[in-house]
Amino acid sequence: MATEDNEDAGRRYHHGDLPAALIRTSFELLADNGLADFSVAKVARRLGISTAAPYRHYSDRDHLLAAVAAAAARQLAAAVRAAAEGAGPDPADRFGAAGAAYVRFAVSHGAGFDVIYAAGPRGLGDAALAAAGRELMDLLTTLAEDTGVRPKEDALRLVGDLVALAHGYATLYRDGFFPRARYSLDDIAAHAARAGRELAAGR
Amino acid sequence: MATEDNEDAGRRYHHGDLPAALIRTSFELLADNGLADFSVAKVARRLGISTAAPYRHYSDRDHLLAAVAAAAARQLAAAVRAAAEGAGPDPADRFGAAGAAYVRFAVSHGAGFDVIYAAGPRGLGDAALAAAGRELMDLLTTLAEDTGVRPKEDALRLVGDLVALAHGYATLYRDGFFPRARYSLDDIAAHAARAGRELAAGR
DNA sequence: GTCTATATATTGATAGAC
DNA sequence: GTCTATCAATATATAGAC
Repeated sequence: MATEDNEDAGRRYHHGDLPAALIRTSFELLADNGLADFSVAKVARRLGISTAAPYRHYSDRDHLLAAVAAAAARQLAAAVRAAAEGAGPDPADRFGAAGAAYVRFAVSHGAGFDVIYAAGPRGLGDAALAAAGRELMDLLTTLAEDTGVRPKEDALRLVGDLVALAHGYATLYRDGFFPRARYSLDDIAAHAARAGRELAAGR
Repeated sequence: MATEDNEDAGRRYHHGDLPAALIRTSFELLADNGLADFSVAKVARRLGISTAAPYRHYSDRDHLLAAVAAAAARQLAAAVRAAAEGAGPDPADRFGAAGAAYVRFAVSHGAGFDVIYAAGPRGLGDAALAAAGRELMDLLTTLAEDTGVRPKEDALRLVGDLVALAHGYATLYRDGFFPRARYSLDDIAAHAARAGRELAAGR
């Protein structure tokens, strides 16, 4: 008889792995309402646990967000890598595809560089978060260098351009600046891909 | 003997034009802390008035923000227009300068499209705000068309690219993604100008 | 038109029972 | 490890005195 056998209808007591569940549910909350609306209390309510329970596993809000941010950075890097690999052999196409992948991820998960580099969590000096962020930036830098841009300083500028472009498209889309009635997520991802490709090709 | 003759040391009672002072002080608060940290109570405290006073002039938080957003849109349009005019005869240079002006304004005032097109205030259907936002977009569209991009649909795509790029640079800079130690506001404004110029020239 | 005082909600976080 | 109960902040907004 497992611990899950209780027929209490929505009132669960046991969660097997609450730390992991907190990360998952935090992601859901970010996807629905964005970082501005994030709160530990909401996460707890969504999980059906008390508002005190999360603090047994994450000492405060920023530590929870740091764990969420590190997971987001890893997933985002994987999505960018997969998009670049699936975009064919042209380095500019691959670079543009990376931008589109960022837009898709940031819009659908509500978590982009604003979450990954948020001031509060970053101030904690979490090593896992720092490493995940660095890995993501290294990946983008490699994709920029593959387009043939030299010297390294110019490649970094190109990365900055792509990040700004994709982040801008993603946040403005989430905020409703690009009307949902006229633009689908596919549309703005395609915009970001095209513009990123042009930036890479225009050097 | 003017009403200002009272020596109550910081305890003022009279403000001549409180509605205007509320807008001014809201701007200061946005510049310091950004939209996420904005509150009617903080504005009131900064002005040295009670937290109830603002509600005599703006029925709620969103109506105050709508007035602030309309003023921001007008000032931003003026800044963009001035930057474009001061950028010389080349339409691509002028277009890039418009992006740089957006970055400077959004960073130093904490108010860009996120404030101007924020969901709450926009839901009010304020005519002045809608007109100010439209004027700003028309200005950017004209600058895009001046670069020779056709048809109109392509010009609108170019505007979307510039807005996303500039907004991304501005918000990421404010959020600390581009380290202040290595990038000045002038640096990222220059980045936005160059990238905007490249986007315009690359068509 | 501005103030004081208040009602109500939400949050982050803690103490102590179980 | 989770809960109940609670505190201190802070916010939006309103009522009524002046």
